[in-house]
Parts: sequence; C-alpha cells; structure tokens
Amino acid sequence: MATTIKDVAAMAGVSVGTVSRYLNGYNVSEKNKLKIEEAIKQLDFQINPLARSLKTNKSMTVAVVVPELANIFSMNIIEGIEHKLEKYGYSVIVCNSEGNVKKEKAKLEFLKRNYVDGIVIMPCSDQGAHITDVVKEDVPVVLMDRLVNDANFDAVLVDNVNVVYQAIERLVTLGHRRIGIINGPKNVYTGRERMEGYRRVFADYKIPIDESLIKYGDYTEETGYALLKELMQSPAPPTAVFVTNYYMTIGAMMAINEMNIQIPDQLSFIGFDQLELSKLIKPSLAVIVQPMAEIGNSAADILYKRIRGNGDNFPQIVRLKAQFVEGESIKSLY
Amino acid sequence: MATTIKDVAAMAGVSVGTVSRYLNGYNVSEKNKLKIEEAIKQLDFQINPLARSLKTNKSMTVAVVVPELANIFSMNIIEGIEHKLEKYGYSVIVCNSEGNVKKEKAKLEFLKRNYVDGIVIMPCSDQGAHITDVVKEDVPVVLMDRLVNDANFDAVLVDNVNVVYQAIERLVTLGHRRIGIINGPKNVYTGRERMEGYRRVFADYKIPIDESLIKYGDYTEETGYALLKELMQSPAPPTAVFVTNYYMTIGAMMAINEMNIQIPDQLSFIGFDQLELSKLIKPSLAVIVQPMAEIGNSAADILYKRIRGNGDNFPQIVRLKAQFVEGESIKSLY
DNA sequence: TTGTACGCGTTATCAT
DNA sequence: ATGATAACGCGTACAA
Repeated sequence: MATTIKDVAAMAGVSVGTVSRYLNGYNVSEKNKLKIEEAIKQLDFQINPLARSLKTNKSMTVAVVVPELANIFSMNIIEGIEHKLEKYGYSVIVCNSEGNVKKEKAKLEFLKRNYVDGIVIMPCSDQGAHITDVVKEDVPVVLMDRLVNDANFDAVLVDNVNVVYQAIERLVTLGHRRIGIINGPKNVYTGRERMEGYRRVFADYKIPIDESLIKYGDYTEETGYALLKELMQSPAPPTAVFVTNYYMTIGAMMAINEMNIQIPDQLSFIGFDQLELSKLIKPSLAVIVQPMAEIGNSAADILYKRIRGNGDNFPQIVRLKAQFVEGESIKSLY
Repeated sequence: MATTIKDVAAMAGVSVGTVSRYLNGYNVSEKNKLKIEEAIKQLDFQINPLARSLKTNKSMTVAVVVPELANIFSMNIIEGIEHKLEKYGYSVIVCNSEGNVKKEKAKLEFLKRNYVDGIVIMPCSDQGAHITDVVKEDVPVVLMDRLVNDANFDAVLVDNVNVVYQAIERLVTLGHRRIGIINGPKNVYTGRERMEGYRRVFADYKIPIDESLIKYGDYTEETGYALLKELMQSPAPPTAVFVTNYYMTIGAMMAINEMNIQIPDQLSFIGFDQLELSKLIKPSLAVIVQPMAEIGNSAADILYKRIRGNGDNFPQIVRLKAQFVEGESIKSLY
C-alpha cells in the first residue's frame, strides 16, 4: 500500500496534523520540519490527491470541450491551454462534443459531476442556455472562439470582423466586385462575424451585394468542395472567392484543382488558417491566420484567475487580432 | 452543498449501505429499490466520484502522453482514444512530453501520483527504462507508434517496414536507383523501421546504397526543408526522394517549390501522412497514409482490457497496416 | 506551534 | 436483504 500521512507522522514522531500543516505550507517548528522531511524522503511519501480533493472540493483538473478533437484549430488551442496550466499543477482533460448540443450538455454534466475546477469550451452553436443550466455558479467557464446567446461568460475571441474586412477590402481595391464567400454556419458566432466583415466592405464602398455569391457551409472539407463548385458553375461566377476556415479551404482548393481553374488568372482566392499550407501551394495562397496558441493561453489565464476566486470585470471578453497574409493567389483586375 | 448518499438513505428510510448497494448493482428488495429511486430523483442525487475513488483506488481517468499535442498524428490518435473510452465513462487527460525524456518521466510521475487508471504513451525516444521505473506494475501502459528498449509493454504499431518497402520498391521498378530518403531520428523506433524498409529493397534488388542519400531529420518542417535542399544541391542529386512524416513532407515541398524543381519531371516524390494534402497539390502526391484513428482505437481497446485486469498474452503487439497511395508525383525513368 | 478528533462521501465487512 | 460501522487519506477546528 502507498504510504500515508500517518506513516510519516509516526516515523517523524509528530502528529498527522503537524505533517498536514507542513505539507500545506503552514508554520512548523524547524526541528519538526526536518524530521518530517526526513521521514517523507525515507518513506517516499506522496500526497494522495484524491483524499485531498475529497476534503477541499478541488480536483486540480480542468476540462476543455471542443466540437472536434482531430482539428488543427482545437489542438493548437488545447496545447496552449495545457502548456499554461500544467505549470500550476492542473491536469487537462479533453472532451469531444462532436458538434452536437445534446452531447455538449451531457459532457458538461459529466464534468461537473466529476468536480473539474474549470471548463473552457468552444460551443458548438449559439445556444448557451444549456451551459448555464448545467454549470450555474458552480464552476468557472470561459468560452473560446465563439460567443453564445442568453448567457454571460468570459470569452476569448478573434476579431473576425476587421480581419475579414481587411481581406475583402483588398479584393475590392483590386477591382473585384463579384466576390464569393464560402462561410460557416449561420448559427455559429464566427460565421456571423465573418459575414459582417464581408457586408461592411460592400456597404462602405457602396457596392451592391449579389446574395447568390454567399454560401453557407459547415466548416468541413466536403462543403468547401461542393460550394466552390456551386459558385463557379453558376451562370455568373465570381472573380474572387473567400473561404472562412481551414477545412473548407482545403475542400475548395481541391475543387479548383479538379475544375482546372487557374489561380489567380481565372479566380482570385483567399483562404483561412494554416500558414504553412499557403506557402506550400503554388501560387502561394493569401490567407487569414488566427493566433491559435494565444487563444489557448489567454483562455487559460482567465480561467486560472477565476479558479482562484478573482471575479474582476466579469464577463471579460478578450478579442485577439488575426492576420491577413498576402499571397500570389490574388490578382488585380485593373 | 451537494446531496449525499446519506440524504438519500434518510429520505428513503433505509441505511446508507443499502443505497450504496443499490448504486453498485447489488440486490436490493423491490420495495427499497423504488423508495431509493424516488429519493434520488427528489434530491437530484449524484454520486461523488472523488469519494468513490478514495475507496476504490480507481479514478476512471486515463492519460495519453505525446511528444507534441498540436500535431496531426497526435490529435487523430487522441480522438480515437477518447471516442473509445468515453463510452466506458473514462475521462482522458492529455500530456505533452515535448519530445523530452526528462519531461516525459516527470509527466508519468505526476500521472501515477494522480491515480490514473491507465496510460497510453507515444514515447519520445528509444528509452523505456524510466517508464518502467515510474509505473512498475501499478498502472497499465500501452505504447503507440513506437517500441522502446529494455522494457516490455503492450503496443500498437504501424507496419512501417513493409509499407516503406512497397513505396521504395515502386520507385525501383520504375527505374530509380538514386533514391533519397529524409528519415526520422536514429533513436526513434519508427525512424529505424522505415530505414529498414528502405534498405531491404536495395538488398533484395542487389542495388548498392549511396549512403550520402540518407538523411536524418527530426520530424519537423524545418529539417524537411533543409535536408531536401541538401540532397538536391549535392553534386549527384537523387532522381527520387521519399520523406517519412507529414511535417518533413511539408518542409520538403516548400524547398521544392522554392528551388523550382518540377515534380515529377525533375524529381519523383513520395510523402507521408495526410491524404487530403496529396489530393490538393498539383501534381497529386504519392503518399503513405497511416491509420491514425485506428491506432487510437486499438490502443484504447488494449488499455481497457488491462484495466479490467485481463492480462492475456502480455505483451500484446498489434501491428496495423499503412497504405501506399499512388499519385502523379512519381515518374518512370524508362 | 502542536495534538486530538472529527468530517469529507463512499465502499466493504460484519452481524443480524 | 439489511443496518451499523469501520475504513480510505487528508484537512482543519479546537483546545492546549
């Protein structure tokens, strides 16, 4: 059996209370301190976190819930979170909501029942009520990437509106008017934000929008592929296309290759995420790059603060800047 | 405060023992069963896993340790593991060893101290002694992707030797003799296995190997890039190159683009992992594709079996087949 | 500063 | 089948 605090106390000739106090950084006489340290070393004693948790109601565990694990965006964020929180002795457990609100709720219930100290979640939809339902005031939650309705939470977001504005504006200044967009779902926050950036440019430049150039996918390779074909096979195809996430970018590129569309001569193209990819492809792709690891870091910082009971300026919304990287996939029409 | 088993017992008018037995599926009289169920519903009682764990020494938590989290290979495997194990009520916590043996050992110690029920690990080197040191017989461990020295563990591997053989043999039958390989580190199992596949072809076909065409990288984009340049800038460059993981493939492709090398006219090329990429690039890439999710699934299966105390045919080595996918990046020299 | 003793919420043992 | 009670290993009043 593992050695316990009792064994240490016995060997050191002190009471368990004293050992416990020593372990938790309270004052202990120098003499006892040495005896305890010696006993701990002798017995190779290690605290039992389970027993401690039972008393303290702290599990030293945080969870991160994402709609998909095998996803570049998710994993970079998770790495950022783990990197930040392991320093404080936290374990991070990962949960896959599979883009399903019911499953998301089930996961949250599971987590709460398991006494995680905090949760960072990328919600799979606009709905936030079920999150509030489950966690109430019991455990701190910070959202990432997306905001939800009907609920106040700390959140780490990306400034989608302005970076998309920047990208679309670039196309407009190069003479493009018929600009297709393959966007995320209407019921996801980032989808709406990226749409807003797109619309603002047209409004500011007084260009009418052809709504038939606006397509909604679901952030998967398949829809990127299908929607690009739809756009380019229409009677009046766009002169430029903007795709709003990594996997749809891949899908769209596959369609472009298959249709033998020349970039940028026949079509200007702006993708999303994954800088390495943009450099790999010829011509190099113009892309919007998100600060993924930073999202994780930032979310972890806020969560840690809340876990320690610091409730300053709740709800705290951090909005990180994304970057528009120029490439050879864009052509001037002038 | 959360309601406990005591509250349930009180409301149902039975003892805590009876409630506990009910909760754990032992026989309880029909009458009491109904009363208990009613009380549980009334009080919205939920078992406290911490208290249970303290008694049972089971945390219902498994850990997966990888050299890098933000990595296509890692995340697909983790998704496979989580998918399999959540069904049984297990949480999976993720650990990043950062490719560092010391850190790897520290993580293992942390995990053991935290009473995880099992560990699946992608070791960051050949060394296995520190794993044995830490976990001893206490907690089941299954390796994935790589075997280690001086230690017996269950493992889920990929048949690297034969799939690499297949790829290289293809090049040989197309007339290639000077075949470069950008391989993983010498002290990593997969690196050696892929090397073995390469060498076997040359041995079987009685072709001498030019050792200057063999390069060792560290599975990063940077080394893929640098080593491809090294190969192609040498006095006698290869007519074909094979790269042995995804990130080095990306790096090598970037170098190829930069040097304006025409694929497959000036160089035949075989990459690794990530089928989508191979379809995206023109000409389409020939690649070796690993069954990532299946590795995770399989590792999870074995681990679960061990957790339940089933020690059949230990150590169990599962060797999954990878697939060589032809592409337009290979040219016949005849 | 230290020791004692109780409690955290379960499970397991023992009678009954 | 059930109830009473002792663990599990730790933290923490309380008293000294």
